Amino acid sequence: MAAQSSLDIFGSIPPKKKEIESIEIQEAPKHSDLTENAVVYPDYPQNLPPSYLVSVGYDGKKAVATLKLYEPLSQRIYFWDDNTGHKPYLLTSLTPQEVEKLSKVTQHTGYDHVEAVEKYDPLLDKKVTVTKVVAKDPLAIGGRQYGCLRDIIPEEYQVLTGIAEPPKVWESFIRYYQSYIYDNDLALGMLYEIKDGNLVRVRQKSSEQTIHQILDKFSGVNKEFLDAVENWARLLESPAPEFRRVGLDIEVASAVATRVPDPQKADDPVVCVALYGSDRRKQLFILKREGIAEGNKKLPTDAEITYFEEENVLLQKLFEAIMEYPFVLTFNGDDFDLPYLYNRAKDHFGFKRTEIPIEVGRRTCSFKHGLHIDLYKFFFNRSIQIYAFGNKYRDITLNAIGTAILGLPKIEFQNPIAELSYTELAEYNLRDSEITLDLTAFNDNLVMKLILAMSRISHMPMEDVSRQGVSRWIRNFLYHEHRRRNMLIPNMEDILAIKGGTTTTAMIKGKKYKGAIVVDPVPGVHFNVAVMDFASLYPSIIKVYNLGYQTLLCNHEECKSNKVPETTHWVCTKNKALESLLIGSLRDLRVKWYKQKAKDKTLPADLRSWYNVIPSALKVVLNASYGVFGSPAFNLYCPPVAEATAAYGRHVITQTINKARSLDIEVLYGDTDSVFLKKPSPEQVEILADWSKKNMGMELEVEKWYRYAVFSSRKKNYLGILKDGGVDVKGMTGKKRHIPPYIKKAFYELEERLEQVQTPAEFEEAKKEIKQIIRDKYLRLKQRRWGETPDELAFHVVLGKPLKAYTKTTPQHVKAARMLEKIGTEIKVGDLISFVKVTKEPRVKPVQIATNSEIDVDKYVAYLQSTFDQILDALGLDFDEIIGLTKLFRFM
DNA sequence: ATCTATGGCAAGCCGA
DNA sequence: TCGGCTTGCCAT
Repeated sequence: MAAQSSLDIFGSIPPKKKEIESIEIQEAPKHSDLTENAVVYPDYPQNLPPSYLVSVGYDGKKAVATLKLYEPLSQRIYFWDDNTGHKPYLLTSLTPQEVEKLSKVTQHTGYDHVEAVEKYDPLLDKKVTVTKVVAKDPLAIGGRQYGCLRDIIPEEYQVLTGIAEPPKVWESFIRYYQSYIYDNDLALGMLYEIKDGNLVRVRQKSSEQTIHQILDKFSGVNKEFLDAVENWARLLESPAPEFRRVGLDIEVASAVATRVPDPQKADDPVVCVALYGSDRRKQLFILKREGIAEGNKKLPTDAEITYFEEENVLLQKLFEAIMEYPFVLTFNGDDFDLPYLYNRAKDHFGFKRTEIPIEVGRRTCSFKHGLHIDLYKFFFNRSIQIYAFGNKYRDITLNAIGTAILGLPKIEFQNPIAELSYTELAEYNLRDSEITLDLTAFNDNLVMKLILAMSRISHMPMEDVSRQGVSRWIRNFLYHEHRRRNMLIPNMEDILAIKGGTTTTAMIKGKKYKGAIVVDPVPGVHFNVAVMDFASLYPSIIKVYNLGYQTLLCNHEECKSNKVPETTHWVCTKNKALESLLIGSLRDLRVKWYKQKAKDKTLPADLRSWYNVIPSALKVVLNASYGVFGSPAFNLYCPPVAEATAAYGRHVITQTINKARSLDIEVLYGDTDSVFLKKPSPEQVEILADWSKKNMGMELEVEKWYRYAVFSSRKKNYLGILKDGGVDVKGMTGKKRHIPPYIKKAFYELEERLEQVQTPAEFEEAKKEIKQIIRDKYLRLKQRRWGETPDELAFHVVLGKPLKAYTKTTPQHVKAARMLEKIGTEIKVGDLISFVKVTKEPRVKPVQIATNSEIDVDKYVAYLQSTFDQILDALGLDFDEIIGLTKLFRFM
């Protein structure tokens, strides 16, 4: 929770310069050369050496669950179909006899049979007998097209009996392949063998040894917790394979330059396709067209370039080439490249479904032969954005992410695609496919490993993990554990009916409950500051205080006295909550093992790289593990759990602050999980940490020492100079992304100067120079010397909603966006709007069409002032005085 | 087209 | 003119 360096997963990224020489042109193949049916059918081996289970799906034709296994030596995907006869089902509170009386159920084409099963109901804390209604295929359970059993059962029962209260139906919204994974306790991303047609889990000797070492660190904890740690450790200690894969990108020449090609219609030709392999093989498929010039762009000598006279041949050859790769990467392939290729091949060239390796779903596209990972969805994920990549990229575009992470921008050109020369188009196309591949390859294949690790944690196929958010990940491992323990998975409304709402009042209007405490800072400059924080505060609280939907407001009288501070909630003292167990053990594993391992420089390179990935993956999951309980999008939504977590958080930090004060330590500031202590002695720090562990079971540690810290009276707004150099700047306007570069740079100069200061005595000299910096920036503004164009003065604000949705107010960036729209620019949600402040109404203008003479200089001076005031207050300086002096000088 | 939470600041809009 | 509200960005 504390702002640890979220960039720790970035190593140095080697710059890529390509050898550029001549083009090799192969002869265009003829359509008659191709075989009738180019798609090679997958293998279903009876025996298979250890292979990674990467995907589980459902084959509608065969009506079985079907698995994809990646064999790391041949680097191929093999298939295995279920041979256990597992079938889809739902659970209901009706008895088997009652269900059998429902004719619409028993006569449903998908109905198979009913059976009574015993389950543990975690909400009632008792064993219950429920009825399992088994179906022949998943559509019978929850299909939309015809009536499905989960709807029919309650409807028909009510019609038949006239009873107002409908019978309960459980677990009917779980996707079938997920249910299959749970019931067979499958470990996605782990090694399996096929032996005589059967699927067998492989245990690796090497990781078993490490697991022993890990468990040694957990002496004294109870068996249940130790088992949970061991399960996680086994999943996370298994090494990652090399993923053979290819980046795919297509170019379509639209007849009308400004029109975005429609993947449903696929009316325009596919004129170029690039494949960029993890083996660095580069393939270009180019369509010959009338009147297109060769152009003079130099392509890499090792690029394999093929020109095609006929588009259908191009598509067929492309499909064959794609099938060589078990993993295919795209950027927005779900919504564009793959449906486009599919519809183009099918509707315009009469390909049969069996001749196209692509399967188009409602929201996603997949491959028959392997896996499709759409990186747009992965990088769109907010948690990935923030916790794995430290907010390094902001727009979710190939260009923005490629530039931010790889330093590899897209190639720019002026003309529409239809008018580019062959080589221009090919160069552009190839670069896109290269960026796509490299987004998964940089830093020793970090992204592939991250997806693999998340797949193991969540028990989800890699394809799903890359597309879905944290709430799905967390839901899935909790569901999995429910099934493993034969627990009934509750419906959300059942949880809410029993656990009700929240009892605290949020500070912010419209929020559901009260959150964290932020301590008022002590303004000024403070030397020698220790920042202590709780490692993973909220996950620790969930662990230590046994929080979960089962344990909050449980149905035992004797637990009611175990109150959560500041609330009327109580927590169970008899049973352990699953969330507490799973999140708690994962948290401990991160803190006690992976944090150290990430720092260990003696490990071999491949292991170090893996030990870099795992803490990032855990960070993403743990950071989200509290928030999901307060989100209705989470299937185990339980506001009291979120509320209790926050309440214990306030309790823990308040106690800590009180204890620090009783030890005569001045507390300068604190936010949620941290306390900033003025000049504490090493002994004081140790006493506080020991006290925390002993009295609250919470691990409090010194996270960093500041040589000095600067606070104004603002919360979430400070600057700290680290003992060993380096500056933390938090929340200051001068660092915010929307602020003009001119002001940002000025702020950066100030920051650099402050970093030099070692002692209080050195401050005086620094202050003089800071005044000089400010004077200089001020004068340059007044004298309009910021550059040839107003670019340096542009604000950059993201459009949070469609333009039409701004009805209550019209913020400045919206005004600018509307001006852009008027001159023919397409404006969408998420676009970054750049504008400057001008003197004439409406006071703003898009930077693209603004000139220097229009700039409202005084507005910028005011900005400069408010930005610097956040620091100057604490330094005892005054902006007006600083520039007032200047005025005097100029006057003289 | 999809979604972990609450707390806090700055700026600007807009109606009383 | 003032103060509440909207918006975006950030801290944790």
